[in-house]
Amino acid sequence: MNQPQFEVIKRFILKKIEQGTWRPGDGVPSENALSEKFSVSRMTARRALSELTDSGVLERVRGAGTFVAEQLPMGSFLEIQSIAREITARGHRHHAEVITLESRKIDAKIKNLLHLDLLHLDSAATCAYSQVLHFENDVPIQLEERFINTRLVPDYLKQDFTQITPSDYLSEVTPLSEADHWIEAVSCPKEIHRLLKMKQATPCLKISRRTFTRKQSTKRHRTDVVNFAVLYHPGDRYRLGGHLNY
Amino acid sequence: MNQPQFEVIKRFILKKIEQGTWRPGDGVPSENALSEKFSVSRMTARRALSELTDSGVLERVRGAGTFVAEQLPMGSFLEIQSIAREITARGHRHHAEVITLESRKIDAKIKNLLHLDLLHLDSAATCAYSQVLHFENDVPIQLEERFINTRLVPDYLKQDFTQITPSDYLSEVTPLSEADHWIEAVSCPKEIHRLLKMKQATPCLKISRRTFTRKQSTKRHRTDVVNFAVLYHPGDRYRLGGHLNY
DNA sequence: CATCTATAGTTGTATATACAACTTATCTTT
DNA sequence: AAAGATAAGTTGTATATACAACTATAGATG
Repeated sequence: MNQPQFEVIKRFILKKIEQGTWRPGDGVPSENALSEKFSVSRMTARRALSELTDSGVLERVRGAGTFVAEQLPMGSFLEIQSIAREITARGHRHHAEVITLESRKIDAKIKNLLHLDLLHLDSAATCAYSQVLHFENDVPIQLEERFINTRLVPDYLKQDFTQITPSDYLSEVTPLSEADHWIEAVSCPKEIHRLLKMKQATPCLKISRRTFTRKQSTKRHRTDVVNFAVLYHPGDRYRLGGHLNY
Repeated sequence: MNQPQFEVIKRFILKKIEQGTWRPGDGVPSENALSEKFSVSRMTARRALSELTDSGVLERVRGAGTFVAEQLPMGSFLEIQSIAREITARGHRHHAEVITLESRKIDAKIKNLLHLDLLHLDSAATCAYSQVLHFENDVPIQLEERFINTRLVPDYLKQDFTQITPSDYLSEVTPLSEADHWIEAVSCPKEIHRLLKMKQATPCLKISRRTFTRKQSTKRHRTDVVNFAVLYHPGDRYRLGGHLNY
């Protein structure tokens, strides 16, 4: 019986919703009503309502009241994390090989993705480029291709990516960031087929991701692209998994 | 200048972390220290620290202090949502065709995925089965295959899924749930190729998802599987996109 | 009838206080 | 030196209070 009071109130509310007694759009008791019902202070009742609001179960309108959220999301979240962490979390062995690590001229497409066309019009624009192959128990599982904004990460080409993954290095150098990614099924180029030791015509799971720095300014939400990554996985050896509790 | 005090403190802390002044693992000022520095009550300073903890930026240890979180996640989240919502959000037209809607015997594989082998040993086990084809501007974009636990959703077969999507119907019937999903790149069966009007040998993005009800019990986390869904998308016409701010 | 006005109710922010639970370092005792 | 007790500091929970900001309703006014 050593549960905090606000947890008791949260469970009470969740139960009503799960039972269908309170349906989406319905109003739930106000802070004052709950504080009286449970004989707690208003701040304690408030905490229960606030936490359920943060987790998306309730919605609050100042002056009006608190309501059961409309779309208890059928859509769900999938976490995309570092391949090294993913492999070691499965209890397997991870190692990486560096295929390419060089400075490169960038074409129009990459230029656009890195947002370099907007501000910095240096005609001889280059970026750092890396190709790293990741193994799970000596089986190739991911080919990682990255285009890095060298203005923001000048020392990228000096790293040894058999010791630290590019992902981990970047998260060290640029602590807080924002991301943007998309997933496709493609039949990938022959070179990648070869590196991943894939059978001919096997589909390929392709994850593309851009990472931004977050420079907070008072007015606008200005961001700079740090890197653009493309991850290729053999369709018969890899799947992207996730789990979430609402 | 009408920002709440706790927001000012949050920005102050985030700035220190973004500048690298406070690095992962470092301690940040205590509630008392902050309340003195900003001339606010301890509860107000506490709110700033608590909200940053909730969002994963800080970690708190009772009795010890508050620290900058270790892994500011390089892994990120991808939202998977209803195809209908996704299409209308793009400003396009969505409609659906029901290919199959029937009761089916279930084989061992599905039985296992629906957790029906554990408790309910009725030998003639059946489930509801549906195949619905979704169109974006009259182009087929997703084939949705579902296996439904009829014990939990008895009226599934009576619905008209050209009017309401199975996803929306299920979220109405089972308000709060838990999900579990994985994504693969496959070359899919001929029948699905045909329905999606795909060119031969085009890769296919396959999303599998199980949805559970959450029956809260005091001791164990008991769940029942409501449905198992498999979503097929033509690799050259569909990509799964997401965005998240940390 | 339409419009404006007051009012009660609700959420948002903030303070001051109290005690409980836990950690860490210091001091005391053995 | 090792073990145990003490104290100071920190986070967690909870109360009581106050005022601000906003909503919706009922009532008064034109």
